[in-house]
Amino acid sequence: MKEIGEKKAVLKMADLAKMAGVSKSTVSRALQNSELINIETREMIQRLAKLHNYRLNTQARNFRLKESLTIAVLIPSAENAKWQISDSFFIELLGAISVSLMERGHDMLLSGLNLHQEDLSGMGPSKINCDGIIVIGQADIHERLNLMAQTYDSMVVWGAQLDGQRYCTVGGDNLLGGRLATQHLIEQGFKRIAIIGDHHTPEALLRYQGYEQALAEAGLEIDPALLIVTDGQRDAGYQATLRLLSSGVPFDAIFALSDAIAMKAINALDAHGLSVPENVAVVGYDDISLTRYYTPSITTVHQDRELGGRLLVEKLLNIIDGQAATSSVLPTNLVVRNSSIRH
Amino acid sequence: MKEIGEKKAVLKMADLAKMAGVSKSTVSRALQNSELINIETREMIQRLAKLHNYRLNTQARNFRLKESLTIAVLIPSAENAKWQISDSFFIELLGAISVSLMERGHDMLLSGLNLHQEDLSGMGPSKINCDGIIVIGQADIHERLNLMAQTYDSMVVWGAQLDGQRYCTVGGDNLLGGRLATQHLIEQGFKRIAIIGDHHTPEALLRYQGYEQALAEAGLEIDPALLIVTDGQRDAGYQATLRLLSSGVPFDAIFALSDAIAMKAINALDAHGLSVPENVAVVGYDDISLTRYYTPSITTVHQDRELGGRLLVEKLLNIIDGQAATSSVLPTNLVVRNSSIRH
DNA sequence: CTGAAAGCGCTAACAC
DNA sequence: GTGTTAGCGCTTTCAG
Repeated sequence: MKEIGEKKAVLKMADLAKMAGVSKSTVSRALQNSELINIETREMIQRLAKLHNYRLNTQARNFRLKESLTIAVLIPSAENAKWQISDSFFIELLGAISVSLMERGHDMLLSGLNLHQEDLSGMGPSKINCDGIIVIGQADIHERLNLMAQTYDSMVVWGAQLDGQRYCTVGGDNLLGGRLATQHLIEQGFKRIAIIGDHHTPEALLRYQGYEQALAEAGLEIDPALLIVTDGQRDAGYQATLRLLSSGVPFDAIFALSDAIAMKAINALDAHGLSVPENVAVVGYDDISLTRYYTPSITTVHQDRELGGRLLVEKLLNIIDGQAATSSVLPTNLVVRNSSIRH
Repeated sequence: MKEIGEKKAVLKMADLAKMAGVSKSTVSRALQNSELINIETREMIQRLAKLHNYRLNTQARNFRLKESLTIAVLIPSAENAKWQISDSFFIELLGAISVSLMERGHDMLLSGLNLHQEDLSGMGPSKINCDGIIVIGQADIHERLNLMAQTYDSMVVWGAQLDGQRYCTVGGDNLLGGRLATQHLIEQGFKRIAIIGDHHTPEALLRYQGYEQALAEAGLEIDPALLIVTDGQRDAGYQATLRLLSSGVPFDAIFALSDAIAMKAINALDAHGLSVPENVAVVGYDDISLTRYYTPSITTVHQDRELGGRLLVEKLLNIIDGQAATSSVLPTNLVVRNSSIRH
């Protein structure tokens, strides 16, 4: 292992100490700017270090201190796929996390740990050197996470707050989001609202329940034929929409459980000669940046990833620091754009 | 620092050795499945380790071995912005890198190191513990990278191959890509082809030069007014297109230097009542996955990120391994979709 | 204020 | 085959 910037530069603290005519400990303290060391000696050593381009071996330091200043981010990949990050929402959240982490002086390790395969029972995953982990999305591993939380607490999760949950989460108000989206469509006069997505994940399930609530409140029928479940494939949203179309079930609007699905749904409708919003209205979820620039621009439920990323990091560092942290539900609102408005 | 899965589980190799009635070295070897150790002792120890849920302290191991099995990925952020990854191409490339890295047993560290600020002269960045680094995009730091390469060789870069370059790159054939895109538009009968993007980065500059070549070959005029330079903002593509429109300069097609720009350009045109491809043809660059699902689907220059990611990782690990590695230019081709075809 | 010394948990000569 | 031993480079008591 070479530290970045090092070729065979082997300058270590002992060397520096020799050059400065002091001991290792003095150098160590001086480099930490410790008050213990005479200001002159301190500056002398610091200058010397800079001059000779000395760099602290962080690996040794971290080992000694038993800390790493790195946080691992794990993305529960769907079954077989690795890093199934086709969905920009996760990416944008990742970006926000990354920024917050940097601000707090931590690095971010994107680990290949597969949370499905890894044996979490009892002790949680191994292999990684980090101070804590952030899990993005509960996918279908809520139970495993709960198990893991029994023995490992330096963990926060992006997702829904669930009954009997033992880990700390940050996430949007998915039930509300589902209601807002559906209510909006109902207000626009749509009555046959199809819903496309995978309601097997906790977040999506809540969105679906919000949809049901809104329909029930409006006295509208909940037709199971209008629920189209996507798989984890790249073009799932497209295929699902095609299935909906070929099923012959009448519908006048689609509530897509993510913007990625919404875009592909619009595309599939287009391929069938149906235009949005003229023939079918569409509402998405997440408010990823592209929704604004899509044609038509997409009505969607906003999730604040900046805030989300910041909170995830804050809570995790607090936990690591020995403090308590409670789960947060972020404010959630609807952003109305063109895809759901009949002119 | 706690290892993932550990609470206060302090089981270390010495403990295991005591329990097994052997020495630390035997345990160490057994856990590495070394042939040196009697198969029975070996299995006994392995069973014991599993039973007591022992996990190797990787930090100590890595420290001892002077390796980290992690590769840092650095993304030269534009000037002030951090992790300015609005562009999905980089994300998709990141995904490909991540997968290759995992397959090779390495983790991926997304570092907050700012390559602009970091003093690369002489020694390169410090602070990170990794076996090597992958830089995604040369942005405007070619010179710094070159400097850095003098003293640090465990580095590969996604980008263009440049004169006098001392580091190893993997990237598409940007000159060809620019030509292909432009030639295609010319073949479709367009003559006033605007070009939108930031040609201050090496890759984009080559694409621009390809554009010039194609125009020259076709005997078409190169009008500077048709070159609209974007800044690093999120909506740069949108704003740039607006500027083009309000400039009054006549144009019948746009060559966008990235798909992200292309999408926003289409959106801006749309906002002005111009539709694509009927009124204006658009060609993008990168072939990000969404181009296929955009409305209209976008003609674009394909860059193979799977292959790119794989090669980056392969070359870097080779270099770390002491072998030589040469730069690669990936095959580059045009994917024709609807945004550039008049029906 | 500064130094000497111990030791983090592991691996790998080198012995036996 | 297995054990002994010596560190990796750093931080930090504990003594001066």
